[in-house]
Amino acid sequence: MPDLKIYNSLSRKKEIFKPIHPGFVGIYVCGPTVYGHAHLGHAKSYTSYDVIVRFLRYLNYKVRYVQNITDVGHLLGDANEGEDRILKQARIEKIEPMEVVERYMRSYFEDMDALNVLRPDISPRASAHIPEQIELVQTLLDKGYAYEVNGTVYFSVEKFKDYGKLSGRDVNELKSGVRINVHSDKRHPADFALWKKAEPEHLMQWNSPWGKGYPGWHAECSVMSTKYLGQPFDIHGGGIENIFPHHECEIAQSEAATGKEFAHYWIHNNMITVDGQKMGKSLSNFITIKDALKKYDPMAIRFFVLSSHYRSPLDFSESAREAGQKGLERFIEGYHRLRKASCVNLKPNGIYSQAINNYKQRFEEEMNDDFNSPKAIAALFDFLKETNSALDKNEMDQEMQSSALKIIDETAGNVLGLIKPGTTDVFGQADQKDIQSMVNLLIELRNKLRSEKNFNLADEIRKRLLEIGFELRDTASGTEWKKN
RNA sequence: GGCGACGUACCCAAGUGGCUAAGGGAGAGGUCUGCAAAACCUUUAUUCAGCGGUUCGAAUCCGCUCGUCGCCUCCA
Repeated sequence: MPDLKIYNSLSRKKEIFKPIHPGFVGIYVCGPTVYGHAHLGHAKSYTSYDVIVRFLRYLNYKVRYVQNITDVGHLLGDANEGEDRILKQARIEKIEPMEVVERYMRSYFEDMDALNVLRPDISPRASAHIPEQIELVQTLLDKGYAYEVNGTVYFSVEKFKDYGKLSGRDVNELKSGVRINVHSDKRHPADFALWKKAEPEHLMQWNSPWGKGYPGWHAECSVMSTKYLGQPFDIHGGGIENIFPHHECEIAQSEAATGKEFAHYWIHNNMITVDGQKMGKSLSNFITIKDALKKYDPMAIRFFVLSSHYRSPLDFSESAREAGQKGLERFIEGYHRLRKASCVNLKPNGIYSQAINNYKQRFEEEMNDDFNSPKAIAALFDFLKETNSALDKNEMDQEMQSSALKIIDETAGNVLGLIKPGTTDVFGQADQKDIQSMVNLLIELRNKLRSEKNFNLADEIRKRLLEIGFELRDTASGTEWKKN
């Protein structure tokens, strides 16, 4: 099998992946701040990393996947005067901050489960790692990379020579950046808070050597990644919009504190736009996953996301989404056809055996090339065509059938996650509403027969329905039914 | 203003130096079929925003122009 290549944001090119410990991969991905329901952007991001982790496992790596839950420290608006977003939500909902966190964390996992996104191995919470964060801040102070002003500790970007290496920014140029407000306490405008002094009314605060306060924006990721994965670790992932300042600051803190490299490979996924506009929490154009799931099949959302590359932006529009839905249905239909086919009385053809191998090889090549899911899906569809064709011509024997099923389960199922475990046949699914309309339809047809005096068939319908548990009663006001 | 990405058929979307420019959706024609559906076959970009340049050879590299978007403030 060819080598796995990953586009590394640090070097800005594809690199051959070499794990630090052969056979093992440690991956950390920036998780959500849980103060609201997850939206389609989260769906793209975490579906992408889900497939990355699934593929690493397909390659037989033993993967430890850590994704944090941010439940403290992120501020709205200006870094120094902004309000903690979780506190703000707590005030709006009139509940405890930790209730906000619980509520939306559960909501997040619920949505991810629906999208068939596997849970991370560890979901550490920022608020549960305050001592470690304090320790990091203290180390940086001791080593001279940080300074304290009135209960708040800042990281000095000028002390860390590599600051800007990920985002391609220059510390001196940042100084004159028009949108950075110079705050009087900071020695350099790009300096960022490691620890923030809390006002007495601030609901989330902890004791520290610098008084009561709470950790800065970036500390949690530095601390929790290295706590569970060591330093350096293999892969750090996150949204492209976090390259600066978040990831830049993570690198600065961690590398300054230990003198060691932080993470080998940086993976950044691109964003979802809605009708060409970025979908953001601060903009009010975002579509929550819960809303989307009311209208769309979760697997179709997943398929839609995977039909573009993780590093490409993806525009969500009704027509694009619908095309994805149709494409997924085509795949699922073909998959079930293969599963149900009875491959007997046949004239097997070796060409199809070859097609199975070709597909497996192509799938692996495409995924090895920086997790190219669109190309992997293209290979899947080509294979599907060959499968349908072989079934049409009755050229598939049971051995081919079972190996074809196995490879589809491993690739489209286990890696792309397009076959939800326990998926029932597409032709057998119905919910309560569907059953109701179906019984009503039978009643309507039966009444038509009655009006045509075709009582034999009308009675048979009533009898057969009763046998499967639906009792009909003809009343003056029409036919009623109940489920026995 | 600084940094960066992108512009490929009717729509979505791969391809980033060289075999016929993937795949999905939509459209058209056909096979099959009582009728549908599904499936299969054929078909829809001599051309990759535009203009120059490098090269034996470019959608792919370089320059400029136009357009779209992201980051520089929390954001997946």
